[in-house]
Amino acid sequence: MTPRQPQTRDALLDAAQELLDQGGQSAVTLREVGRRAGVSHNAPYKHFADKQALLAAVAARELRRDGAALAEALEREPSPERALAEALRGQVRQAVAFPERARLIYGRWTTANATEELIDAAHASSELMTETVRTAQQRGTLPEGDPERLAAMLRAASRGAAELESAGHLSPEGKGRSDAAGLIDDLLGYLDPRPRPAGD
Amino acid sequence: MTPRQPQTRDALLDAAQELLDQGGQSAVTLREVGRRAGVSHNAPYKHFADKQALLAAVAARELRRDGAALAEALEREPSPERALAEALRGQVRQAVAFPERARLIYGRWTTANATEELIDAAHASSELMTETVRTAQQRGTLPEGDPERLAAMLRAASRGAAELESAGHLSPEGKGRSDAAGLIDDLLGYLDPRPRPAGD
DNA sequence: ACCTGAACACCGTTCAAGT
DNA sequence: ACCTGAACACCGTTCAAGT
Repeated sequence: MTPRQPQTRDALLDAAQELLDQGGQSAVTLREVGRRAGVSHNAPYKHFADKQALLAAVAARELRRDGAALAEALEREPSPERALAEALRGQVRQAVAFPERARLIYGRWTTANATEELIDAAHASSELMTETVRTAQQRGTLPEGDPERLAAMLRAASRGAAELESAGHLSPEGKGRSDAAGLIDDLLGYLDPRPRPAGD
Repeated sequence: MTPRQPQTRDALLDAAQELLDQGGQSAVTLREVGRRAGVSHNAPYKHFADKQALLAAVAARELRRDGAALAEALEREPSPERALAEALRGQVRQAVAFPERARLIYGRWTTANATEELIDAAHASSELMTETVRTAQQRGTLPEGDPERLAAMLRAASRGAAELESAGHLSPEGKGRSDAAGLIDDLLGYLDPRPRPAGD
């Protein structure tokens, strides 16, 4: 596990992510992963305990990406509520663009695939989000209440909206034309006690 | 397909649902389904086009169950907002109790498994929900805005919350002790312009 | 109209063996 | 320390055949 020369390991990860994006978890076969990385169907076992561990590594990569996006938004945007909105919108956009990666991140982690790097990445991302919510509450742009719960609610809504859209359950034809990012904007609008500024 | 003697068909559906609940979609093997229904590993193909179609039939059953639950809540509860809260709470509870059924319902429907019965069940359930939201808006217990979008947002939040909880991503230990049903209660509380009645 | 049994091309995983 | 090839027990699906 975790060999010193990470060339093969990275190639395996890239191949796995590509297959995941194209056809979901069932399309990630260790045989095809090996084939694309230019090794035998069996080489992945020298870098990952099993298929679950390989997928967990892909998930951890993606989670760190999400966390970094929020951190970046916080530096770029002057107000925490705008940074939060920006980050949530970005998360939803990313989840709709790569739905299988999102399912991996938010799916069940068995003891088998809950590696330390995955748990750490999830914890860091969740902490930063809660902290941002707390700051926005202090500024009066989010309603009062436990910031951890409010952050969890926002994560749940974002995750659900992205999943509904990418599964095609958001009726794009009706007059209530809705996309996932729009639903999150609606939600933030309902939550902000102040009138929303026009134009975005 | 859809034979006149539904004994085997029902037995196959029951077996598939049981396997789904126990181990997810990958645990639903046609061979084991046949074994439990007392037929050959091949008999399912006389009742369903393929594995996807079998799972779609399980999903349709569950969707009709959800729709019926909302209809029942509407008859039992005097106010639409209470019926809505009741139905959402029930949906979340059901989704947490049987997470794999929920994933089936809200997952992607390929052209292969999007049978008419599945689409109809989804449409009916969604219509009833939108109608209930509209009524609550007229009574002033939900904020204004397109009822279809608001209904979609509530569905997204419920779905996301249930998924987060059943995947174990709702940190049950911290002080922000949150469960999916609680998050939905929080959300409805934020949305109701009136002060919430104490006690439930 | 429904079911069976053999067969095909795939899997994940294990193991002995190579460098 | 990393990789290969054969092998095992599974899959979904197809097909010819039975009643």
